[in-house]
This record gives sequence, C-alpha cells and structure tokens, in this order.
Amino acid sequence: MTAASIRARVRAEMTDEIKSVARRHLATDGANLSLRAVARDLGMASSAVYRYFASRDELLTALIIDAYDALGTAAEQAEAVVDRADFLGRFLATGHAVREWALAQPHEWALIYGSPVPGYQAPRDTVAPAIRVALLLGRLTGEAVAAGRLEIGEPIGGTLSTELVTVAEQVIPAAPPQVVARTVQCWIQLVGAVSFELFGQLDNTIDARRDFLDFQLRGAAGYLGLR
Amino acid sequence: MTAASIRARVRAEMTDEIKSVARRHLATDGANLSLRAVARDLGMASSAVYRYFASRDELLTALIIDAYDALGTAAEQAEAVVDRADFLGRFLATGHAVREWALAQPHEWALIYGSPVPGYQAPRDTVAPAIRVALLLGRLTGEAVAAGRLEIGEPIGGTLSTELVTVAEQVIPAAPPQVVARTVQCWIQLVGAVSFELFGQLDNTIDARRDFLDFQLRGAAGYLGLR
DNA sequence: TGTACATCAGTGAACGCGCGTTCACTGATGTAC
DNA sequence: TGTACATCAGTGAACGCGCGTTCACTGATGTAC
Repeated sequence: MTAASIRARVRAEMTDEIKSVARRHLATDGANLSLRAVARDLGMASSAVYRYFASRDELLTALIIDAYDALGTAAEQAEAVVDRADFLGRFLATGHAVREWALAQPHEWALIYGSPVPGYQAPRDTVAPAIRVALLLGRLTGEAVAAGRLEIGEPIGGTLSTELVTVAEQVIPAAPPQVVARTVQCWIQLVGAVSFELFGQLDNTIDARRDFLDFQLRGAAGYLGLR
Repeated sequence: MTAASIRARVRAEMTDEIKSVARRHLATDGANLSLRAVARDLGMASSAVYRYFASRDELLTALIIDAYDALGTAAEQAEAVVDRADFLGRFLATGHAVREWALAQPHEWALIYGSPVPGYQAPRDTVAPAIRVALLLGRLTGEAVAAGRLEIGEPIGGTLSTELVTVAEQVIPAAPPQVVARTVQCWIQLVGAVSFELFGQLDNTIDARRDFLDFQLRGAAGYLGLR
C-alpha cells in the first residue's frame, strides 16, 4: 500500500468519524446541527472540520445521502430474503423494514422525510439514493404485473396519466399508469404511516404499532391488487 | 365598555399581532423561531414580548394551537357545504380542504405535522385542537355506517382491536374496530400525502398534484368501503 | 540514501453575528376613596 | 371631582451563551531528484 493511499484511508476514516458524531448530534439539535459542537466532541478545533467538509450544508448533505442509502439497503436486504413468488410477503417485509430502520434512527428519518430545513437546498446527488425504496416497490409491482399476480384496475385519464407514464419509464417499465399511481400511493402511504408514528401523532392513541402498520400494509396491498 | 375591558382588548390585539408576525417568521426560521427577530419586526424591545408570552415555547404552543384550529375550521367548513347523503363528496371535500389549507400556510403545516422540534414538549392544550379533522372523518364514517353506506369488512383481533375500541369511544361511537382502523388509516394517509407534496418529495415526479390527491382520496374512500 | 520542497491536517485567534431571558426602571393609565 | 395608589406595558442594558467561517500559522508526512 502506497503512502498516498494510506493518507487517503486515514482521511476517509476521519470523514466517517465526523459524520458519525454529527449523526449523534442530530438527536439533540435536529437539522440545526452545530459544526462547532461536532468538532468539540471530536476534540478538534472547529476550523479543522473544514478540511473535510466545505460547509455545514455539505456535511448535512453527506448525512442525508448516507441516511437514504442506509434505509435503501435495509429495505432491499429484508425484501431479498423473501420467496420471489410471495409478493405480499415481499411487500410486507419492505414496509416493516422501513419502519424498523426509522425507529432505530429516528433523527435520520426526520432529516430525510421531515420538514425541509429552512435555507437548505438539496443538491442533485441526493436524488438517486432518495428513490431506492420507491424503486424497490416499483420492481415488486412490475414483477407482479408480469406474473399476472396484480389486478390492473381502472385506467386513469388526464395529465396525471401522461405524467405517470414518464414516472413508469424510470421506475416500473411497461406497467400501466394506474398501477404506477397505486404503487406511488402505497409508497407515500408507507412514508406517511412511519412519520405519523415517529413524529408522535399516534401517542396516547395506538400502542400496538407494529400490528397497526401490518394492518395498513395489508390494506394497501389489497388496494394495490396484489395477490 | 369599562376601562379594564378596553385594556383587555388592546392586550388581545397585541397578542394577535405578535402571533401574526411570528407566523411570518416561521417561513424563514422554521421552528427555531427567534423571539428577538419577532420583537424587532414589531419595533419593540425583545423583553416586551415577555409581557405576552412567558417564553419562546409558549409562543410556539400558541402558534401550534392556532394552526390546528385553523386547519380544523377550514376542513369543517368545506365538509359542511356538501350534501349530507353524499359521503364520498364529504370525504373528498375534507381531503382537498386539508391540502389547500396546507398549501396556503406551508410553514404552519410543517409546524404541526413536520418533524418534532428538538427540546419542545407539546402541552395538553394542543390535544383537543389537534384531533379536529380526525373527529370530522370519524363522524363521517360513523354516519355512513349508521346509514348502511359503508362496508364493515373483516374483523380484527389482538391487542390492536381492543385499543381500537377505546379510540372508537372517543371518535366514532358504536363503530366496529375494523372501521375505526380504516378511518384512522385514511387520516394518516391524507396527512402523509399532503406532507409528501409539501416537503418536496413529489418534486420532479408528479405535477398534477390536485389530480393525484383526488386519485388517492378516491382510492382511500373505496378501501374504506364508502358507497 | 539524503536532501529540498510540496502537501496537507490541524490550530487558535478573530470577525461579526445571533440568541433567550432577567432586571430595575419609567411613565401612562386605571381604581378606590 | 380630586387625589393617592396600584397596575401594567414597554424600555434598555446586561448576562452568558452560542454560532459559521476565515486566516495566517505550525509541524508532520510524503515526493522527487
């Protein structure tokens, strides 16, 4: 291993450490993460962080991308384990994996699916990681359609329909607009259900939360026409 | 009018003015609303605000309660206009009213349905205003059940079911757990769909947003078993 | 192998801000006799 | 009706913090000859 590559590895490790401390700070500060506080925890001068991230926003962006990627990986792994022909099982596994990831890192969930940070503009690099779970669901329904295991349902008209064709091209090639629409709707429903629980809206109302999400997911799968 | 009551009215007006300026500041600062900035905009010393609100958190609480109430009123008024027997129409009116209110005051929506403010603990006073729209939906499905216009569906078991009975007592008296579950699910779905749009997750994907919400609401109504 | 130079992580002081909250005070307005 | 007192909105200075970012610098490590 060359000296240069050692330096690169040390640099990568330091970058990871900064991100990891910053992630812990999300819990207390939310998205008004303080660079100085992170540096303090690392025992370094606040100016040193600038050797790794050009600004606070760049650090935030890195955390956002990591969060999307971690969530995507968690969902993909949980879904991959299920029998390919068990479409409902794959759908449920994805949903529960998303919820469990969110429960384990609630502040990262809030960072990606909570209220936008005032003044923060997400750069393009976040787009690809952001849609991983949506793509996973798209593949799932796409395969279900191909296998004749999904009811197609009533066609949609209007501009919505033509937009959905464009979405389909990126997400579920060859699926009709109504299937795309219902798939996106299920994805939105999943994100909404997890946020509702995580952001405290279920407090003092429903405690059997895993069961309730299961109920919701089964309802969504039925609505989707999966069988 | 007595002198004392004039003083009370002036005080109430000033309180409203502070809240109104604070609401404007939500747009730039989100929930890290600055008391000093609000006072500055009002041309008064920052300490003067403390004559009206004991702390920043108390001001935030007032804004939260007002937001829930405004949303509740908007939804109730939109729903009240629809023919009582047109259950789908009432459901759609409620959903679209919620979205439209949110679009008109996005930062207030983020305040009540976005990520929790770190360190802020909502007091009990927020509970009643917070559930107004849920209650509205509950009344709607309750009446639909009574009118035989809603399919009851498969029963639910487990602890979830017993919890739903408790929820039913507060929201939809005499409705079976499965109806309560689906009603809550629809409410969660609506909040999720509006947040998804408002928080920018639909950007560069779907522009026909009212149509898309309409599609989602009709799907939800069908799932709910409304007819 | 040894030396001159370049690279680069990290420092610490500084700039120019911002914040929530407290406190002693002023002065206008209202109340009670 | 007039006067003494109480109430209360608003002031301005202060306390004790915090922040992101820049900049000239040190000193270790790596590179090229």
